[in-house]
Amino acid sequence: MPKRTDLSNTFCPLGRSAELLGDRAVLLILRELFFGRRRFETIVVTTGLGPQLVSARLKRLLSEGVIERHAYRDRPPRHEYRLTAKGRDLFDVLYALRGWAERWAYTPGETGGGPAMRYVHRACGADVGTATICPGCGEPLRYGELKGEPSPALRAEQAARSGG
Amino acid sequence: MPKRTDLSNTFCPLGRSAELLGDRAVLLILRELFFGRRRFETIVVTTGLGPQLVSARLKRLLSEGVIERHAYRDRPPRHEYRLTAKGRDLFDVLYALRGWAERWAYTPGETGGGPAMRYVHRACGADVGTATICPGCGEPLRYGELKGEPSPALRAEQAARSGG
DNA sequence: CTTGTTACTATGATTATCATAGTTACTATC
DNA sequence: GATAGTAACTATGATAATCATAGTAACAAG
Repeated sequence: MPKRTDLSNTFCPLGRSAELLGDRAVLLILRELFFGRRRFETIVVTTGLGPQLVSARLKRLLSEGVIERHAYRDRPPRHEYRLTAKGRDLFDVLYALRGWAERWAYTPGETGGGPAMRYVHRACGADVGTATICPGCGEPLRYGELKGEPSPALRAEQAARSGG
Repeated sequence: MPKRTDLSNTFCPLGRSAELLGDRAVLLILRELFFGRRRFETIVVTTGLGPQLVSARLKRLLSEGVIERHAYRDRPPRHEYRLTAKGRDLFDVLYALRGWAERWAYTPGETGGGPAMRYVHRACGADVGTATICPGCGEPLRYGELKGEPSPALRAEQAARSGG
């Protein structure tokens, strides 16, 4: 393609977000990082993306300050990728994307009644559904305060991806 | 490219969302629709995308049931695009993207102190900042209950785009 | 000294996106 | 009634991004 118009210098906040987050690979990589999967190979396998794409997107995320490289072994040099504060603040975005899909992207019965991914508020134990405020205690939900549990179908899919 | 892996049939809700919303053009088009700009040419001009891309993305959004075509004149046949309930429910996603950018995507002083886009809760008149619960009255914020006001810089940019 | 692990980069085919121009079907103005 | 304008697209050719597959580099373990 010709050089596509760069929207990162627009004054519109959504335009700026779209430039980074309007990308399938970026969203998938962020999902893995939020789940605590920090290593290159793990991300390649769990997302199903090619190593070249993952490499390119990690570089972009690094340059945007959303993630940072952290050495976990010196010889041979190995590092993992962690979300920065700026990255962790994307939780609301990912949570909203997940909530919308839970409400609209499944055919009735496809998930066996419940959500594809169940979230429980650690503080009070309530199933939060797709709410942004805990239906149990009324507190706003933040990253780290939720415990995610994949449905059996999702768990099976994840296992298949890791194994094959 | 080779046929990229389709993730819409994954059981992961974020994977399903990413397939549709992990796309810069889709996000930009949705922004315009949320602002009430419903016509093809308007969307082409305000997003800065080419007509072919806009056409392709509108078709995808139609087939996903996120928008619908509505005739507003018969001779010659003219139609506009409107968000469906499924589309309007994406408000949380767009609002989260906007909030993140407001907090992280501007250099200090770039917006002249305030946000690039100011939102006011119609019900109580409070400036909501980037909150999901109104800081004035404590109510959760929903689409239609907010009044958006672009900053002077953003307003100038929008005018330049429409004019040139 | 062969196999395994981790984190990549290189290659070539294929497809998406871009800018620009053209099309269709009318309405409004001169 | 001929010309210009508007709205909503489609067609064309160049360029860039993405994919699957394979290969590299640096070490550890057996």
